[in-house]
Amino acid sequence: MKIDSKKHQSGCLIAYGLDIFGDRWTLLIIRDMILYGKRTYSDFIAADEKIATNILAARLKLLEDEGIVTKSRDRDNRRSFIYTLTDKGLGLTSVVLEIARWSGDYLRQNKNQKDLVRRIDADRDGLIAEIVARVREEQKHA
Amino acid sequence: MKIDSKKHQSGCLIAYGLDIFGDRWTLLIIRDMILYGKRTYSDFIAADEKIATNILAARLKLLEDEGIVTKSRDRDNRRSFIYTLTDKGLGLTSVVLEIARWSGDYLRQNKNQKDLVRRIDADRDGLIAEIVARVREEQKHA
DNA sequence: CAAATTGCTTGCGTTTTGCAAGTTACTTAA
DNA sequence: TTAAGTAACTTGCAAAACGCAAGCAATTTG
Repeated sequence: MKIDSKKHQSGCLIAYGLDIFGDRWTLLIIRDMILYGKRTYSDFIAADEKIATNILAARLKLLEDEGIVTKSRDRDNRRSFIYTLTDKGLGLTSVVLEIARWSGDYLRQNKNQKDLVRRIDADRDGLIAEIVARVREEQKHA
Repeated sequence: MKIDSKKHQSGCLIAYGLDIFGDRWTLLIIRDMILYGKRTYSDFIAADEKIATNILAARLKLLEDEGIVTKSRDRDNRRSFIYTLTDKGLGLTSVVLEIARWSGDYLRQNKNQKDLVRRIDADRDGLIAEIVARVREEQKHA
C-alpha cells in the first residue's frame, strides 16, 4: 500500500489535514472515538456506515502511523486491542464539532443531534473540555 | 456518474459533511475560494496541488448541485465562468480554519501560514467576519 | 474441547482517480 | 478578418483504491 501516493505535499495547512483524513472513512473513525468513546475494532465495525473490514484495518494503521491513535492490548481480553486518541487526535475535536455544527444547518436532525448542536452553539469550549478530560483519563490507562 | 454511490446516508451530522467534502480535492477548492478569493476554473487549476481537469469539473458540478457554489458568466469575458460561494459554502469557513489551526501544530509553516494561524488564535471571529463581508460583496455582483 | 468472538488478511470484481489528448466557444493581435 | 491564443471543459484509458465475501489465527466461553 503506497500511502504517500495519495499525498499532496504542497505544504498547505489544509492539504496537510486532507492528506490524513481527506477520505470518506477516517474522520468517521475519529468521530466515533471523540463523540461516542469507541475504542475497539468491533466498536468501529458496528457503526451505522458499515465500513469494510479491510478499509478499517488500513485506516487504523494510518492513524497509528500518523500519531493520531495508539494501539494497546486490552488487559481484560487478550483477543482485543484498544485504540486511544493521542493529543494530536484529540486536537481534531474542534474540526469534528465544526462539521457537526455546519451540517446541523442543512440536515434533518433527531433529538440527540439537536442537543449536540445546541451544546456546541451554547458551550463549545465546555464540551471540548469535557471530551479532553475523558480522553486524558483513557490515555492514562492505555 | 453515480454520485449517490459514494454516500453514507446514515443521517449522521459528520457523515453528511463527508458525503460532500470527504475526499482529497473538494475542500481544497473551498479553501481556495474562502482563503484566497479564487473564483474561476483556471484559478483552481493553478493551485499548487495540481488537480486534474476532469476531477475539477466533477467537483465544481458537485458543489453546485449541493448548493455550496453558484456558477455565473463573467460579464467582462464571456469565455469565463465565475464561481461564487453561497451562504452554505461560506458556512464552511470555520471548518477550514479549524483544520488550518490543527495542522499548524504539526506542519512546518512559512510566514504567511504562521500569520494565518496567529490570526485564527487571536481573532477567529474577526477573521471570519472579514471573509463573510468579502464573499457577501461577491454574491451581490454574481 | 467445541463453539463463538476478536481482529484481522486475501482475492477479486467494481469504481474512482489521474494523466494526456482532444473539443468548443469566445477573445485578441496582426 | 483571420490566425493564434485562452477558458472551460470532455473523452479515453491505465492504475489505484474501494467494497464485498471468504478465510484465518489467537483467544475465550459454555
